Amino acid sequence: MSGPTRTPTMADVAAAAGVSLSTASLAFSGNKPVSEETRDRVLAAAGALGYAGPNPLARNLRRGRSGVVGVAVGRLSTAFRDPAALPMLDAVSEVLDAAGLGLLLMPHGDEHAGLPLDAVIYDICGCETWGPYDDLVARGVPLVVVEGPAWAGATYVDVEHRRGAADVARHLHDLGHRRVATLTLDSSHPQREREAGLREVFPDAEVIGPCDSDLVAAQLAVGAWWDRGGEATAVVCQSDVQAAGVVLEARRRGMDVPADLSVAGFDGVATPWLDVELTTVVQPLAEKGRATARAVLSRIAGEVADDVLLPVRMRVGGSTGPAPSTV
Amino acid sequence: MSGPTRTPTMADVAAAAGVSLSTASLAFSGNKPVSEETRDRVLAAAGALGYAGPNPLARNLRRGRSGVVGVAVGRLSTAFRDPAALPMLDAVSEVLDAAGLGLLLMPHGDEHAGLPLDAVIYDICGCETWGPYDDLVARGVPLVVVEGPAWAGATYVDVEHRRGAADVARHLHDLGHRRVATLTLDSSHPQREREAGLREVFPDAEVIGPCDSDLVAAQLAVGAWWDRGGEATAVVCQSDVQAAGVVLEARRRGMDVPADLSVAGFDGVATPWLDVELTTVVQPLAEKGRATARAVLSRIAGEVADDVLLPVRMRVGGSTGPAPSTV
DNA sequence: TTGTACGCGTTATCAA
DNA sequence: TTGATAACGCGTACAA
Repeated sequence: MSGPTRTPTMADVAAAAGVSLSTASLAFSGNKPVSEETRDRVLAAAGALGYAGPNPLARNLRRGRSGVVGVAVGRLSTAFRDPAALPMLDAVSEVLDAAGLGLLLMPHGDEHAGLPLDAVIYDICGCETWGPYDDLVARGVPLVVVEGPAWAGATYVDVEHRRGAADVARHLHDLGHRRVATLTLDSSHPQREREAGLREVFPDAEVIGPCDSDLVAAQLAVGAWWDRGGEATAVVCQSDVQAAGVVLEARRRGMDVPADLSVAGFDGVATPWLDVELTTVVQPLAEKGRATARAVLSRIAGEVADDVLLPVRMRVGGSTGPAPSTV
Repeated sequence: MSGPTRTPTMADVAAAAGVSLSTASLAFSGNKPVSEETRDRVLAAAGALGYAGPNPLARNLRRGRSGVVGVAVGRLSTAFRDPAALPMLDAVSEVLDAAGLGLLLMPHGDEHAGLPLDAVIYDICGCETWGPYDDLVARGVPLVVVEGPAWAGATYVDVEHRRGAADVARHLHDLGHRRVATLTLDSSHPQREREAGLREVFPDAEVIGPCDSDLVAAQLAVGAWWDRGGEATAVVCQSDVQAAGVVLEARRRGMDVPADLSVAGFDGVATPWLDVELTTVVQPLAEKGRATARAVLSRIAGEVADDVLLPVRMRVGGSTGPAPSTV
């Protein structure tokens, strides 16, 4: 019948409906009133031609927006393995979706140059330098940094790491602990803040060593430390996953938690496979996500967005108890 | 000094460099030869003006591509909680990144209309209907379905669910089990296939009930079943997470695994917090991701992509053993 | 090797 | 309420 049919454009629809291009556009966008009858004609023509609506690429060029927000995470498999990351990103996504924005993953290592992003969320603790940064600045793409390094021009969303860590430290001190060791993360803003909080109470706390927020990694790290003679009545961890690893390894070595060893975590995520509730610092993860998304929306709208500092709350569980009489 | 400076365009750069627009374009893209000296002049002018390179929005309109691939997952917090999802998406992302494509999350419920996507990956088992489907078809956006419903025009990536389930069933039968129950997922393609595999060997296997791939959900489901008198010498689960829940709940009730109860999982993911290695069906998760990404690239290139069926391998662990003499 | 001119498919401004 | 026309910023035949 017909020739090699190109995919129809709005101009085709307008022609078929016997209206002008601009009228057709208004019929679809509703940005200005169009008579009922005209709109029906346009939509009917669209249906007949199999027109699927305005081409997003062209619309984006006109609007100067892509509708996409990038989120820089580390390697996906490690970023999302952290149970604290999920409620946060979930909340980000929910707020952005409601605003019609999509969330694009930017795994570390790939520069993602050439993708039009309306804004970028940087949510990788532990990396103080980041390839795409200069390019984003040059392009004027708003940047929202979560618990990250202090970069010029970015909006910050942070958590009271230091206070949370200090609360835990005081809790342990109140329980009589004097010899406290800590499992750390790689150097990063949260790690530095938390260590500072810990040292407000235990200036000489021993560092067991850095390890990923990973159960097995924590087991290995604390196990190796004990093997080389490490001693403490309490171990302060930087995540609940780490803390779970320490609990399991302590038990494997015949220690009782919390009788022989107190263990504290961070985050306040669920560890249903552990039969003891961890003493931890509960972060408002969903609110962190919402605050981040709100900052993104403000920045995209061209407003100035205030930095955010979110409160934490210590939750005392069964993984900490009075210090044993002898070490 | 200068007025309200717009962000510079390539035309500004060309003018500043004293060359034509097309020459400037070539200097940036390198699609046709440009004399060394001219290119230097162009790049110098770009630097002087603070030009950050061709506008991706305009480039996309020209090319008819957005460089973005959508991936439909369920709610993020549940989709990524499944440890089997991560290695898969990680591999997808790796291959797509290498091709210069970004990955956009499409949580369920949001239609993401108006976002220009070059292709979409559908990776939600359990949903047989999906809002955006019609729109994607109308737009001619390639669709790659992972373990999902059979939709017209889509490319499929699937796993030998049925064979894996049958292998586990035969393994249990060989161990003498005759009374086998199964914890299921919500009705979905994988669930139906696996149940069929199970019933090849145990036609009368009792269904404990559907539950999410979640540790606590599995504990509750199997616990309730036992409470109402359920009996079996082996429980076949649809994920390792479910299986871990069954193991923990069995122990909580004083049963020994595998002496009193054999438990089998699916996926082949790590469960380091469990002190027994699960008998399970190992999926090639990374390969599933790569195959999916390859299918996406083929479809974007306009080629026909063959459907893919990935092999599985049963791994016998310590969670299954000979059936106890009496039930 | 460089320049000219047009088109990609919309939305927005302005007049009618 | 509708229509003509100009951007949006860039690629790319085609000509020089």
